[in-house]
Amino acid sequence: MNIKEVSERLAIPKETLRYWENTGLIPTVPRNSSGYRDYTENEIKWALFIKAMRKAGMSVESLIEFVALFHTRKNDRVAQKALLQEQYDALLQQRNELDKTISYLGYKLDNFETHTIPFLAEEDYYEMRKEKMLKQEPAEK
Amino acid sequence: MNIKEVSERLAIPKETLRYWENTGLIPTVPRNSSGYRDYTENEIKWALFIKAMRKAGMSVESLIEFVALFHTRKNDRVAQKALLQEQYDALLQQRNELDKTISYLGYKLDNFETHTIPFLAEEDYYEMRKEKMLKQEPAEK
DNA sequence: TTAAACATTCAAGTTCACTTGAAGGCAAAC
DNA sequence: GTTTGCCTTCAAGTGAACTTGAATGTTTAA
Repeated sequence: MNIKEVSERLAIPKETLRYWENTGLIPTVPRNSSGYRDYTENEIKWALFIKAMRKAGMSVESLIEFVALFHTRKNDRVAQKALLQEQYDALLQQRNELDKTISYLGYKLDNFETHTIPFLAEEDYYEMRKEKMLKQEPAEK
Repeated sequence: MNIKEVSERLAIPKETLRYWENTGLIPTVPRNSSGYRDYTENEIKWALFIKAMRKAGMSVESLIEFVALFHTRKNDRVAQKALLQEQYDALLQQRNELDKTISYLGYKLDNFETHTIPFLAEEDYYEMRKEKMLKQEPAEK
């Protein structure tokens, strides 16, 4: 599959696909007789994965590290799974942070009428946390 | 309170506090007789709020807009609340996206042993979505 | 009273993650 | 057979969000 098709199917700019390949986020894509990229399922899968992780806020740098390590562990499925688990845990951590902010804003919203300007007090933040005490749901898989 | 204390209490670099003030993320901080910043509760609250929203992924640009609009609505609590609600909804939307990726990776992790390399297939993504069909929880406040 | 440790502004520099431009080769269409 | 549109590499440019540097002023401690 050439770069245009891949770009359209995955909704990733061609330029970004090339950039990701150059920086090691995606394995080197095989070229056809005229030197054009000819994507296989493998590279497409990686592109999809990278897209998802980037959208979730993972930095390019840490993804490069992950991909490199993952490839050096080609014959160690256990190690690979551990690496994947690490990424997963990082996402859960991020959701925890996000949930805290959501609760914070939700609290301010619920009590908006009864509050005086200015609407955001440091005390409110602690007050909110006392009330809902970080209902740390273990984040279903 | 001077900039050093605020910086330490909120864990925000002094330079960033000045930058946020210059770009309109934080109201202009009053100065003492020698021109030094003397923070009041108001600016500290805003800094806390901005910190939380930045951490949640809100862009500086959209926060500048929000802050400006919020201030022009000083006497319209209803409009202010609506603005706040907008920010809240954006956070919920972000959590939805994050949850999708978490489910995606969680699925890959659960089925890791039974999968052949490479581990991420486009089909898997759809398969996963069929299975758990976007359990669109309305995100409790 | 002078050095250290703060503060100020404003401009310039840095980092990240792309994005664009230049120069050129290949391929299908007229 | 040449124009049109796609592809290639590599270097340079961009935008966002800070971060650092330079020049200068003020407060505190020795």
